[in-house]
Amino acid sequence: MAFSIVTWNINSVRLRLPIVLELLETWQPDVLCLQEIKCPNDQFPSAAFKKAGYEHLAVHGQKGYHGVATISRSAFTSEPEPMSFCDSGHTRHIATRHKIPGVDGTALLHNFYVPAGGDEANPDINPKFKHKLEFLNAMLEAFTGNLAHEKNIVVGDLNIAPSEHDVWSHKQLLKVVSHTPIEVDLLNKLRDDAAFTDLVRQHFPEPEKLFSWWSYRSRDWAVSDRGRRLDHIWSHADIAAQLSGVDIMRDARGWLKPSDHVPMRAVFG
DNA sequence: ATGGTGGACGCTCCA
Repeated sequence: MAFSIVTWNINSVRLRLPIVLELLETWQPDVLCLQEIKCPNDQFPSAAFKKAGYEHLAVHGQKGYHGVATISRSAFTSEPEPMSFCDSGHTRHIATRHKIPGVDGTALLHNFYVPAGGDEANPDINPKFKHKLEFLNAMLEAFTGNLAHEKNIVVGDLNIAPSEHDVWSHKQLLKVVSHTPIEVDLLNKLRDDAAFTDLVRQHFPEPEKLFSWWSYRSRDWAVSDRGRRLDHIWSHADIAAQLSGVDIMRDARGWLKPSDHVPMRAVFG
């Protein structure tokens, strides 16, 4: 009895509702985690998701920017949990609790939209990059502190491509925010200190190139293939032991009116 | 070295 979780930065859930419903039809995941829904809670298209069989919704949105939502076919095993990660009022996180077949107890599923960080990789002159580092440090503190006893799953747009095999050109992106050593080191420290397994790399080991995002600002994304792996699925070891598959839906980048990110799923059991 | 595109919002910000 498999259980699957999908994560997708949708870049406006209202504009792209048709392709989200298409994805649900194709993959029929148990849980879908969306980032950049770009709408307040009361404008989230809840009715369409309920009609599609996803009756349990945890929406944390705001007007115009950011926003995350986790939707599920089965009930959460407790109320969705709001937490603050130094996000200065931004809606960048929601946690929901789930029973996963084969895993003792419950899993706490964290849906994240980490700040992109602006253009300049210097926290002294760029407040957006400073915010990104503070957000990651708050995640480090939480997952090595009060959340350390939980069976955590972290999914979402972490806005960092950590490995040289997670970008089209390591050398050309070393000074580009998303792949600079300061943020990569911090993300790797978070993963290691909090004992997370990178499930996507567990399934597709290095040195295979993996991308989940391609910029809108290129003539032909598929030909130039200048992608980055900005989206991630991590978990506690007990949950990683149940992983049976990972898929990255690269084709979705070529759909009509696509998001610049593609959906990614982990299957357990 | 530069600028390229896209979404929300409302005379501009963010990615």
